[in-house]
Amino acid sequence: MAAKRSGAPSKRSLRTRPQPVLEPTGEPPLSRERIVATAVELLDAQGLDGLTMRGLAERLGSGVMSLYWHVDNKEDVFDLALDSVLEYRGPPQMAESQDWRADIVHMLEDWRASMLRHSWSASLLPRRALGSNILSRLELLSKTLSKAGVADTDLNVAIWSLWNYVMGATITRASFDLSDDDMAAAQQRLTGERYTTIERSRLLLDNDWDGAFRKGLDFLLDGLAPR
Amino acid sequence: MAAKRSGAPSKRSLRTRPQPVLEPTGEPPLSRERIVATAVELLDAQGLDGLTMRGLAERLGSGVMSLYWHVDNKEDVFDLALDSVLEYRGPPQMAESQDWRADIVHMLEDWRASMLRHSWSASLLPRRALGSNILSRLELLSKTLSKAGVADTDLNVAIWSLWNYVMGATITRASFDLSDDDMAAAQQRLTGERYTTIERSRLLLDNDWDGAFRKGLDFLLDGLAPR
DNA sequence: CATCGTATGGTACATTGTACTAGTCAAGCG
DNA sequence: CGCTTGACTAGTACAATGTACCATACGATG
Repeated sequence: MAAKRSGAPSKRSLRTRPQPVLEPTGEPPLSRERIVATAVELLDAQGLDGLTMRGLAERLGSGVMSLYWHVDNKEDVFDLALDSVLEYRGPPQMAESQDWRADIVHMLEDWRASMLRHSWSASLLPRRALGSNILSRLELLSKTLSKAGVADTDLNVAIWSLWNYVMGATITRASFDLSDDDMAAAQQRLTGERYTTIERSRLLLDNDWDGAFRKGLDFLLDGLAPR
Repeated sequence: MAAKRSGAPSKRSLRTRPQPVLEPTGEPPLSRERIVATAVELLDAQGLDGLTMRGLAERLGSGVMSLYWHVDNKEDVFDLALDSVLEYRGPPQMAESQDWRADIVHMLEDWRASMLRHSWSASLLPRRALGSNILSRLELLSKTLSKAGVADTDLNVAIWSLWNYVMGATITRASFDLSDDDMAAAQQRLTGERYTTIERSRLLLDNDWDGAFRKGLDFLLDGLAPR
């Protein structure tokens, strides 16, 4: 029997699989990768609540409990799905870029775009730990800022500021995306005397989210740029 | 019977209650307010998953289904609990402040503090609409920035930037708060060659969250300040 | 051949939100 | 006074869900 409740890793094999003669046709064997990929498909199609272990198993053509060999629990699936969606391939040109600001903007815009492509990921992020793809992005951010001349004492603050901004913007955008009726309800609350300013500025109706993200990011980078 | 599935409001009475002779002792009657207050207590004590309709009813000394007279569903409870926690009493001094920056910092720090006092609120925010307390804060922010001289064309971007920053910071902080083991796991992933920079800067171990929040906010305000 | 690790999956259970339904009580009206 | 109505409370029941427990199969190794 598999080791119950091991400490850190899951219970599945750590050695490489011994090639089970590769099945001729039919369903390929279960694997972490296949589970995660299918979970992402399901999440994209049905949203956060749409993902159930039963549904996942059905889509994989397997029994429900078989999943638990490869995965600790549903939370684990969420963790893996989230990180799998956040890979980053780097800025367009291969050579070292001269423009650190452009590099950062590119990476952060890609980050946001990746999450918005899978809107469930935004609701997931706040409560999970950092997967390797996220860490890679942070590492890149850190390197770039450091090379750009940001003082070491300001570095962590700068990184977290950018992180905060991107996360806040993405989460907000994703949640407003889902509920047009909530927007309408909120907008209706505005009419009256209490919220004149935001009503006049049409804060909630301005839907140039991409432009606003970019402009706000520029403001933030203005503040962060080494003087 | 009460009108099933009304459009906008819930099914509970909209007129004032006709004073049921006020019960001498025992449990006070159910009310939206009592339900929300108790829900907040439970959320504080047990976290997001700890709130169940059954638990809530038990704590209120009522039947489970009685709750549904005052509340549409569990989501509704979450909405109400969230907004109830975000009231803002304004900056310390009563007279008009000269220092718009201090006013904004005060409000935003209070916002963050309010949410961190109820850590479940951070996970709730991204996916819900804007309650009246949130709108009031946005209105205040808008007025202050406008009075400070931020151009109308930049106003919405400025507001959203600050919102994004605060939300990102708070959500991040709250989620890291919950899981020390996740932190440790992430930190362990760092050792190696891939993440040298963030390992060296001790990004994940720096726990002066309050200071970092304040400093990053200053950077952002530097960028936003009218030139 | 026996044993063991890898892997699959059926059954069963506790827990959840909430639909349905029946009830209580007070106010208003004939 | 009896009857109706509407505000409110609550028990029962159900469907959906995550997953513990158990039985099983199969290839490799002794």
